[in-house]
Amino acid sequence: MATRRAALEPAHRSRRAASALSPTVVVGLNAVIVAVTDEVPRVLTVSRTDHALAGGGPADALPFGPLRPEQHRTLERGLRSWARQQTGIGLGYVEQLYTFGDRFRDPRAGQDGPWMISVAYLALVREQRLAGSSEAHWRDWYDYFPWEDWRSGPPTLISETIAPALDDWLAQAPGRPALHVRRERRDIAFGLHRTPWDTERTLERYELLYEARLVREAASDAGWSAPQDAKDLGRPMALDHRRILATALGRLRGKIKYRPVVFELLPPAFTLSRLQRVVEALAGIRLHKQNFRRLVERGGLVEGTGQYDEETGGRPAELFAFRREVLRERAAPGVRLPGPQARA
Amino acid sequence: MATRRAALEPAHRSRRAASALSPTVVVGLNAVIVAVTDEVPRVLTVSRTDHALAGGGPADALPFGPLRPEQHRTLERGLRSWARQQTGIGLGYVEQLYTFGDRFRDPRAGQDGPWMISVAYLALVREQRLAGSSEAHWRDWYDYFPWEDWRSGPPTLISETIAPALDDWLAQAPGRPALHVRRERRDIAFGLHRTPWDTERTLERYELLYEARLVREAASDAGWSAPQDAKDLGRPMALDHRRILATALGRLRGKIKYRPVVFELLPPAFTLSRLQRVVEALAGIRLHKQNFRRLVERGGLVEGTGQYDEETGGRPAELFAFRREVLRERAAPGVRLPGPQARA
DNA sequence: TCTGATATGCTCAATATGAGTATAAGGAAT
DNA sequence: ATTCCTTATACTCATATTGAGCATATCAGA
Repeated sequence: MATRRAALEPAHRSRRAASALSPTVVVGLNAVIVAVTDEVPRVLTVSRTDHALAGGGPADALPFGPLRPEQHRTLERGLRSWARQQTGIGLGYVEQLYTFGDRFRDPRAGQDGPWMISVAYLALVREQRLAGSSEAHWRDWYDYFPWEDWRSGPPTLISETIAPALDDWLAQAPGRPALHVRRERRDIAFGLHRTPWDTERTLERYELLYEARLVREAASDAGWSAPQDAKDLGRPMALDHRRILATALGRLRGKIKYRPVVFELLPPAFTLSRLQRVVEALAGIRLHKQNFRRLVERGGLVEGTGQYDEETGGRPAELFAFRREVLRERAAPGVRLPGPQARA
Repeated sequence: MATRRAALEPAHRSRRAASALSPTVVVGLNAVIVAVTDEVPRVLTVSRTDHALAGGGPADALPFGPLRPEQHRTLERGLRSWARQQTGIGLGYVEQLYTFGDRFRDPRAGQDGPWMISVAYLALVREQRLAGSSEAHWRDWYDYFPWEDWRSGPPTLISETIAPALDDWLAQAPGRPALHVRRERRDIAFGLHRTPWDTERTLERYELLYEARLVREAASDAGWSAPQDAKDLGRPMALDHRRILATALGRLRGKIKYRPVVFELLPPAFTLSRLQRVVEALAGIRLHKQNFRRLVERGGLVEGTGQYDEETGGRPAELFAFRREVLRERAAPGVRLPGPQARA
């Protein structure tokens, strides 16, 4: 499902075969640390010099740490440990995302260096309290995926830039059946031609753009510099980190629907509007307010605290809290999205 | 979420610290290969001598292969390659499951051997055509998890054995708050005390039983031999393979609801009854027949072929086929389960 | 032709959903 | 104080989706 299809020819046939049980493999851990402030979902990045990236300059990277089995009993503990050291943030909710090992090798190690595998984790933290050391930054998630934000309607980026560029990519299909496959992939991924927009297909979309060479990493990986007129959508990242990020976004968008994970991003008490804005920020769409309230309240997911927020600028809003008992009552308690609000 | 909580004390502080980028880590691939024949979901296992397992005899294991980055460009390709060699089966649908690295080390390597990480995959194959070499067997999934099969009502195993045993485990909680946590975990996992049975919480259930030392692996891992009267639920497996299997079952049960993966387990044309029986076998519950038909047919997931199956023993059933166009039409096309049939 | 299977159709009440309209309760401007 | 924004919260109502059955069709075999 989530496999990489683009062509890449790493040439290291020359390496001597490693023993069956001990190939030269290095394992690292990556963390996608997410918070939502105001209306924007943010991800924690660090600066990293990426030799592979065209230009060779520093690029955004996900926090990365080595696996130290002799120090940490579990992968997750290792992750929490260096995440705290590197960023000063204590992680709350953590879940394993995906293990990437398909394409990328550590450029520092050169062509014959060890093969690189990274186990990526998704972490949700409450608000932003960036204390840590170095060059860690919170960045708007949609800087990397501008086509994913539909909160103010279908992005013109898609209709004006992506769709035409994908038409070119279609035209280059090497045959009739390939053309058909490409067309279907494009339509389903980007919601073209009567296909609905599926918020969770973030990885498919990124991979499609990669394959069509519309993101910078595609050029970098293939080792050629992009032509002058090359499209360069969204902010690039080091190595395959944007792919990891796309995976995280899709996973999170899916998960909020059937597990009460949004509350990991909110303080213990919150207004329903705030809850809705956080959900909207993650899902990248606007929701019908009254129905959202009905779904979440009558679904037993939250309960009023009797306290009120006076800062609304309008009628004061009641503060609500996550209702833990829902875990017993419903099988898949999450914020099911009511139909999106009519588009602006 | 899916982290291991049971206590285990591997003692290898004595090992010299590995370099930051190259800890002594060995990476392997595991495959959970699933097929459904008749009414039973099956998983492919091989025999393996497990020194850790009490008794030291051969135990069921999941097919395992080393990672050979110098031979296979992607993890998934490596998996497909050795799976074909080891079992004679060409895998169709493959998806990455989870990366396990928390607890288990290769017993063959002894206490100071390399740390072991395995990337587990879930593969779905059509029917069973076991040609391969050696000691590969198809086994009923529910041999390993007898408490997961609710197709003929709530298993007496739960009410008569598991629930009382978990009561004992509750009683051993080291304090009031711990007691409360344990009680909630038990109720939610096993659907006790007005909590509904959630078919997808397979991993939670297995981990709970492990923690309460009701499965053999718990004793083996801790290095003590179980007392005479110890509970020993379900068929054990080597190392942590049953945990991997529990993960796979939960994932698959969830996935059929929003992605059309069941069809990977069926021939191109099938009767609706057969489709239903496959879904029921996976989900472990019975479904309301007429409503199932309505959901699947009017949901555009399948379409009649005009051909009929005469082998029914009653009125001939029309043969249906998966309707590919549904991928365009609906965002999350899967077999949504209609309410379970009233319990027998 | 009767019985027992299975498949397939149809009904109907109970809920849930999509899309509003209406009212409440604050602050700021006049 | 009155008017006008603004946001929150309450209610309505047509339509769609479910849960649960009953009814009918079409086969094999007694």
